[in-house]
Amino acid sequence: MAGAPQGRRRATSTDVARESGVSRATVSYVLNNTPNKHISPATRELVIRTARRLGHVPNPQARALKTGNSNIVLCLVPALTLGFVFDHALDALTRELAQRGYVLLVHRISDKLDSRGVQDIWSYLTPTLIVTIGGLPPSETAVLEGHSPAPVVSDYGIVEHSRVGQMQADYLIDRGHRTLGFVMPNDAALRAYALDRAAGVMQACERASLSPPVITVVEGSLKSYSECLDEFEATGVTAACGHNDDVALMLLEALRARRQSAPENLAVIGSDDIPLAELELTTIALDAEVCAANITNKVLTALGAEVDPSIENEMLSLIRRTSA
Amino acid sequence: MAGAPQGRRRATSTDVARESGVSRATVSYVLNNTPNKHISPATRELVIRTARRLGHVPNPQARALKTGNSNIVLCLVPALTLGFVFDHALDALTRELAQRGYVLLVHRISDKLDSRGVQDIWSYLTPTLIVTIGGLPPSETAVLEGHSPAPVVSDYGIVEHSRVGQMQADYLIDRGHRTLGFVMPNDAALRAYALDRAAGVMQACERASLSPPVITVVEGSLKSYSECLDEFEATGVTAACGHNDDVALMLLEALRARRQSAPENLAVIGSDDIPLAELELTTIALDAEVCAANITNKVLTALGAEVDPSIENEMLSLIRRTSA
DNA sequence: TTGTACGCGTTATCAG
DNA sequence: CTGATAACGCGTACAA
Repeated sequence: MAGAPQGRRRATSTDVARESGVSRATVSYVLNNTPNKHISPATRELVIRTARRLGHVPNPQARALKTGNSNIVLCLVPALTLGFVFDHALDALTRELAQRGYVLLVHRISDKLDSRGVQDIWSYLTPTLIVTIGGLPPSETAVLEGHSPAPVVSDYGIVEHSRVGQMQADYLIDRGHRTLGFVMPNDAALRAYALDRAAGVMQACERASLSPPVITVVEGSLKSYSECLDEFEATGVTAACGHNDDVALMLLEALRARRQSAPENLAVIGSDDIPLAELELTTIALDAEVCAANITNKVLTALGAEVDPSIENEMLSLIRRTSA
Repeated sequence: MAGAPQGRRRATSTDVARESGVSRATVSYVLNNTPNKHISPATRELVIRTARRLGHVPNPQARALKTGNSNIVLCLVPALTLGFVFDHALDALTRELAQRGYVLLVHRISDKLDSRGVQDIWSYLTPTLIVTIGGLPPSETAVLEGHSPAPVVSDYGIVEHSRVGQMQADYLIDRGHRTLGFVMPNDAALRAYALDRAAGVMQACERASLSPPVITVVEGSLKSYSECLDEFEATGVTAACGHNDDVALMLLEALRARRQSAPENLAVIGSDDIPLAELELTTIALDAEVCAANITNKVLTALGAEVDPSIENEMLSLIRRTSA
């Protein structure tokens, strides 16, 4: 039963000053440990005690107004749920930033007309840094690049999505397949990545002098996947790359539904190595730790913070199971 | 190639005033359409044009400092990924709030020691309202209830988790099962819900005069699920409730791995009705729309906004498929 | 250690 | 009726 504790008035630095019998300046110096300002241990102690007693927390907007820095890192995403790899990365980012005095706030931004778009954010918030994850709609990105009041960092390039597609395709080609398919989910939040991965598959096919892959878009329903299988059958596709493991698993389910199986009727390969993939899905594992470290480093660097340079940079690896 | 547009100086209302040859007050009156302040159409037009020309966006912290309202709704979550039902709810919330002049910001809060806890937020942000989703760690909740500077709304009670458990169990009992199991993931972010659902299963068993369910905690690996199956076998469990569909599906995989199947060797029921469940998993569907509408209404009410009263309140339904 | 100006937008009061 | 002056909210930092 979460009660409804109404907004109690916050104790201001003026309150602390009055209660301690000192000036506001002194309070500020003490609480910020301002260097070159020698305050007597006695008053220092007194101020700290009263501040604690009153539960004083400096008003963030007053501070930001004066210093010009909100210590807020705003993360813009196309969907709140981007899969466990990014989830992990955002966790790490939240922690690392907290250790350095920043707070990570996530805001969902969409193409929908009823959301007023990126620029609107600036009338609510003045972030120190903006980081975009998952790729924004092109229109929003343009606005961001042109008019952002804060530096912008994106996850673009951290995961080489096209190489994911290449690895998937290379493996399948290596196993003797000559006509590949690529299945991408009809999800706006994943479109940017999906296109990169599809491009990777295409390149691999080209390099192997094969005809381009059959690319299909599926909805979340089994029916949609079944139609996808129909198309693959009609076009002679013998091996399919799923944009991610979820897609690949649904494909396996659809196969099973028509009493077929992988890899006999269709070889299937996914990407991400989610837990459900463990049993049979061949996939390209994405090392969540490494991915997280890379994003974190990029953000910290942009903030001018010290960074741990020992980053592993290989985060992709093939995991062979039975589905392909 | 997201460039790194460095923070350009924002045009202030003073800039607009100077450029227009009027006072800051006038600028404010015009831009806010302040009632009872009659400004000549000429200057009004002039001010608006210069503001637009300079790209003026009022400094949010200055405004918040003065008005005491940031128009920020802060959503505290135990994990960024809470499943597609909550994801949908947060989407809806983001939209509805945007329409009413608020912005929804999500912040992850954890039990980990290296995050400094909820109270820390208040030194970065002064939200108008705080909404907690997914259940916070008890320690954090206590702090929140005791010292929150803003009203707090939680999703507690929106989804009757214990009833989910009850519905799962009732169905299985109705199908003749006498010894039930409950499988919960070892995920801090889901613990609160999982315990509620387990309690529901327990109650159902009690009402049917059955012995209490065997409750197991699993990790993400197939091995862990396999151990869970061992325990069920040892204790005579014939039907298992998964905390959610992911868990239930992993259980099905684990069964399959030992060449067994549901419901013959073990009846399995899940909850949420995610896409992958469509093929065979019997489950308790959670209506995402209804769930979203309920949360949204609760938040809007707390903000004193008008609310659409026509809310469906039944959001749970049994979906029978082959696994149980 | 303290007085005080400043950052920026809002708003009550006041003059033309 | 139109618009300006000035104080305020709160923390920071320079001059004294």
